[in-house]
Amino acid sequence: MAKILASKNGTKKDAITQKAAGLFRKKGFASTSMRELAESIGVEASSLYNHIGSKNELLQTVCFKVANDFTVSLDAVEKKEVSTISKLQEVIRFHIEMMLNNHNEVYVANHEWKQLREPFLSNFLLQRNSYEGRLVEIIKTGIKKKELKSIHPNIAVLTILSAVRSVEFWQRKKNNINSKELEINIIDHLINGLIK
Amino acid sequence: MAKILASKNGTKKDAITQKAAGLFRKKGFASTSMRELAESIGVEASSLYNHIGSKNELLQTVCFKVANDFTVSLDAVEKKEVSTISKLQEVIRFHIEMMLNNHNEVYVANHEWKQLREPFLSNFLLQRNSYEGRLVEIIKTGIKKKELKSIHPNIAVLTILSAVRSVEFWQRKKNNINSKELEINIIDHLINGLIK
DNA sequence: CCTACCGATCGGTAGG
DNA sequence: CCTACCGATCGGTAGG
Repeated sequence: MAKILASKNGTKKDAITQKAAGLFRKKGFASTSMRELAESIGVEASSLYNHIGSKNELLQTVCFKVANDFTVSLDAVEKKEVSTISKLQEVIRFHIEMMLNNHNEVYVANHEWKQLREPFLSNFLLQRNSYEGRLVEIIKTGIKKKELKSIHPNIAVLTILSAVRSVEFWQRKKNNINSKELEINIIDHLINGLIK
Repeated sequence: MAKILASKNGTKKDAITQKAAGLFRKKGFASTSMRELAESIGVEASSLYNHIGSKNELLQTVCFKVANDFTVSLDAVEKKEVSTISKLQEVIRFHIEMMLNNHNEVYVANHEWKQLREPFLSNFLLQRNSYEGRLVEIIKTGIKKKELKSIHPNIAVLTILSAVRSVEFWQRKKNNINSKELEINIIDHLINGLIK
């Protein structure tokens, strides 16, 4: 009866995926039923299958879209001939903006990737490990050039990647997040610390 | 047939809860069935209900045990008459050690609390907000005393609480984590930054 | 502790 | 896009 509204510039599949990301974030992938998803769109559950292959495919679409965005962004950062600090600032800024602009999708990629089926699960972890490894290299270079002090590169990368997720908490809180202030504070904290 | 082995110093309920925490972490709460949990213990699913009330109750037990541990620890920190930096170091250290020593439980409390039923869900969030608020106060005091530079206290707290979760990633990686090295690096990063 | 079982709900398909 | 439906699995209970 009610047709699925294609989101502007998108297919019906895109519209379904977007709704799915919102529900997966709010309730978790396993706790979201296809009937709920259908209802939130205004059709019967069986109608969804004219546009998508399976529930798990929706999760795959979300997770790999996010992973790809981060990879593309890091490609660009690596090519720039700027200081290590600048590169790290840019990486952190990109993470923060991704979380603010694609809240549902990034959250789902961060929290629900475990529900991916093989071979997608392995593929996703491979991409993530690669991303982390490239950040480790940036930090190692920075240490060699004396731009950074001598810290443990792997620990620093995981600390940064975790810290940046604090943005998740701001969506649930104060309505009006000043994203510039968030960025400045987090970047300054992670690079300069809390003293002086 | 096979009796549930009571863990040393614990009831059968404790043994079940511990197994549940491991499965909830590995697969997620919603994706773990009571039949799986029973099988991992070596009994039939129905036998579990002689020791526990419901699946959700297992989650409640895990989440509130963790929340309580953090609250008790913060109580002690607040009472100490030491510098703000020392207090923050102690808080960070406690988080890291909790994640290393009670990996499954802390992970579940961090990732699966959304599956809590009311009124437990509201209660859990209340406790978490209170914990965060008390950390904010510590930081505000530190700024007032010029022990910390003038940063946004709420952002700093969420950054610290998120950063500390990087420890999660170390369980899945290198087998032998040197916990002291982890602690020193993360604390130094969050307090002194990456430079000099 | 087990066997036997219940009602509900799940993802997905057939067929139009 | 819908109706009608399937087999599987779920959390949990009855009764011993």
